Amino acid sequence: MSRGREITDEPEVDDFDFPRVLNAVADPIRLAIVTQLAAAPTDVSCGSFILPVHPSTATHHFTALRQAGVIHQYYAGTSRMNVLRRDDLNEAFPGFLDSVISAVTKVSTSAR
Amino acid sequence: MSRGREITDEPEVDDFDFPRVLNAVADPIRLAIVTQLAAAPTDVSCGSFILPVHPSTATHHFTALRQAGVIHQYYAGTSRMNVLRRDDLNEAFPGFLDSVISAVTKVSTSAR
DNA sequence: GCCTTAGTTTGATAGAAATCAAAATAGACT
DNA sequence: AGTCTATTTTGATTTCTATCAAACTAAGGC
Repeated sequence: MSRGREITDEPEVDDFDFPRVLNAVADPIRLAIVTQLAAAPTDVSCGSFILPVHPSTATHHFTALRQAGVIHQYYAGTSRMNVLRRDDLNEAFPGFLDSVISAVTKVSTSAR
Repeated sequence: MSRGREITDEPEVDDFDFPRVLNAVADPIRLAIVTQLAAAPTDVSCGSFILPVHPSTATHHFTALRQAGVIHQYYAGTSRMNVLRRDDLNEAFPGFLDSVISAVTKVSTSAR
């Protein structure tokens, strides 16, 4: 019966909750996930992220991002792949994601 | 000597830290402060905000926003006035504040 | 000078969130 | 079938954060 590999807790665009999205992105680990995802040319597996936390902790952060609607996840074999929901976020909160990404990116770029 | 009424912990634009700003704005009470401040035609005293928390709790939230660089505060008699640092935020993180304000405002506007 | 108003400071408390470790699950490979 | 790899689940712990209450500070007005 239950295969347990379906992911069904991703909200639809109409149900996006801005405070929740804000909260999801505000955590440094999760912000790193978003940033690395935004910079990647392809979908990224959970294990491919460079994160300073235990895998089980990372899972919680991925869950927070997914349930807020920031990322989409799907299985590919034993790996769980991650995709930024750029279009959906832009539709719900125009300009927000872009400003966040550019704000984070700027730091490492302008050596000041 | 010490008058104790000077506010000296407001960061300069160059010292703005994006994760910190994000974190400051991510709290629902603080987001309400930012929203109400953005909508107000003039500077607003701490006591004029409509917040569901004790004044001493509000003080902590104002402090978090101020130290992150989101608001500027100054004394006017017994009142402490608040100002959104729109220009500074826009200089440091272009588009961020605007997208946040419009994202929050949209909710109450479009009755769906 | 005293009382009022506005807000802050200082504790103390409670609830939420992040963290890790260990065990469990599931597909891929041999 | 058995093993390896990738990730999740569960449980325990700890660290943060928000919160309120009470006492304190300072300016304004009488």
